[in-house]
Amino acid sequence: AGTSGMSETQPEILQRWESEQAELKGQMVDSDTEDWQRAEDFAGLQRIGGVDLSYVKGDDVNACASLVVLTYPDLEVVYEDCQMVSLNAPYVAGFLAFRETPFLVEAVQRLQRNDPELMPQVLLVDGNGVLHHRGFGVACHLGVLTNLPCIGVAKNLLQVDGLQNDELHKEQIKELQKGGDTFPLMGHSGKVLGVALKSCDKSSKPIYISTGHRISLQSALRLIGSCCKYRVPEPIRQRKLRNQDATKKKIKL
DNA sequence: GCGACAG
DNA sequence: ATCTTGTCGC
Repeated sequence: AGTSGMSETQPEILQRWESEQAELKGQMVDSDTEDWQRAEDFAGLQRIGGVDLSYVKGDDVNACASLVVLTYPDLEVVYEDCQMVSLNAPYVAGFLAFRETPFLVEAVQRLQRNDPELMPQVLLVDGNGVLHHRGFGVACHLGVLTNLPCIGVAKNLLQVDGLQNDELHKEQIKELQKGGDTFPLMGHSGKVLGVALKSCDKSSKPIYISTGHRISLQSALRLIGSCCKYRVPEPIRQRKLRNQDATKKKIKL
């Protein structure tokens, strides 16, 4: 037992993070909780948000946190917020939420203060939801903290519960014919953790969708499918474009 | 030593 | 995540 109350060792930090994830996981809801989620045409859905951080190569401290809100179904940007922040947690696979979530929550709170009428009814998050080592990725984490419906959208497969980016997986990808085609991601546990989605006709590489909070996988998939002009869903793509632009401008000052 | 590794 | 050049296609 160490006597150092000041500095935590790396294993101690990961252990603390794990227990925090377990605690928050108890509050996660992985099914539809809003009326619009059940409507065939998402009637009542008016605003979709996208959040993420943009990093600077060679800089472990500075990043830009951004939140973008688009109208639905027109997908026009009605709100954007970019804020430079100071990172205070490293990137560890499986613990992405501890690096990014604090700043994303702040962005949502800023919106609540300044333009509450623009609060999105669902949030798209870079990264995974329940498709995660302990079934609680960044999309679940942010969902519980903000109580907003959240969807995890990852561009790479997180190999968990027996899921692998192996030859079989690559074969399944090749069988995807056109935009909207999917195949389920079932782990060894037998549970469907998410779906691989060919998000547009042109992309050969799928995106990986999983439930974050207060939405079902079926609704999440339908929604993502309806806002993909390109491979990356429009709310996240717009967020990325604006975020990178802001990061470059601000880093030069 | 080798493979894995959301962002 | 981020860096880079050209190349191919519409």
